[in-house]
Amino acid sequence: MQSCRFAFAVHVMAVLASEKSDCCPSSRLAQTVNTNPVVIRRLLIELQEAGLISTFRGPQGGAVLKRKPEKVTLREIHRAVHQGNIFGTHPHQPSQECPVGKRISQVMQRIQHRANRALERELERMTLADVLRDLRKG
Amino acid sequence: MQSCRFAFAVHVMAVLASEKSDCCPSSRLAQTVNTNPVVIRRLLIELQEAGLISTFRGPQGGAVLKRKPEKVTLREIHRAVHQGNIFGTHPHQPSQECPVGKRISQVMQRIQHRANRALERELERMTLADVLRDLRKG
DNA sequence: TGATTTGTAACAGAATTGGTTACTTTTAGC
DNA sequence: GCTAAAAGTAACCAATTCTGTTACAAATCA
Repeated sequence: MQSCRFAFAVHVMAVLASEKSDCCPSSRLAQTVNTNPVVIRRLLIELQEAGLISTFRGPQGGAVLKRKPEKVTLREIHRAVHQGNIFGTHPHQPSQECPVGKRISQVMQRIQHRANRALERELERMTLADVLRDLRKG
Repeated sequence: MQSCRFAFAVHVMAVLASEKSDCCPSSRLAQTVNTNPVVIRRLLIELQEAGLISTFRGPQGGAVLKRKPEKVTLREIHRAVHQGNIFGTHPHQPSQECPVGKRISQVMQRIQHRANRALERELERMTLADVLRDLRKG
């Protein structure tokens, strides 16, 4: 992967967490992330679908956290903006003649699963509150 | 990420491990992986630089494992074909005016580091010999 | 009603990726 | 030495993905 969406998402969530209770419009979030408001709004939709934030239209609209920072893990943020698998799979079916080719996909799937689990386990150990603390500590 | 290079690499290493002692040309590896020999040769160069295989030119040439399968971890294979980071970073520098923007990159780097470590720790627990065993078991 | 904000579609430009062709270099065996 | 086989390598293509951008519709508050 080489997508900055997770970095953007953590950034946005951290801003929302530090600006308690007030709605924050995509324009302001875009400014601190240094990107376009539409990029932020696309991200907000995913965070919303994951149940992490709410958004409101109209004047004084914007985004707010739905949960306290201590209750939001980085795993949830990651899952909101990334789909499952870390590694890619064979783009074409391997040779079914070769004993390795015949079974490699199954085996890779197990490896994939273990790797995903390990990553998620680690991300689950960090919350948005931890991020806020680290931001303050420098 | 969405690259199949790790899957290709594990596949290739598994074939080399099962065809003990004989050189395996890129054309044969390409057949079982179902891709082009040049794609395989590019991969072989990376595996070679990582010290996992040797290659030989000329007739009867090809690739061979340099180590026994029990001594090759999936972490080594992964590192051979992937560079470090799981997540991408902010493409443009975040706003230095915003307290979050000013420090988020540092914090993200720590998160990145922990995630990388967790992944590598898990991949280190699996060897090429384990892959061979799983391939036989089905 | 008007201003503000999200939602959304469409598209552009860049980067990455796997694949392909073609050529050079090395090497084993006759 | 010649020939065939193989890796190494450069150049390019097509597809995909990603961020960024413009533009507009839909909702909502004052």
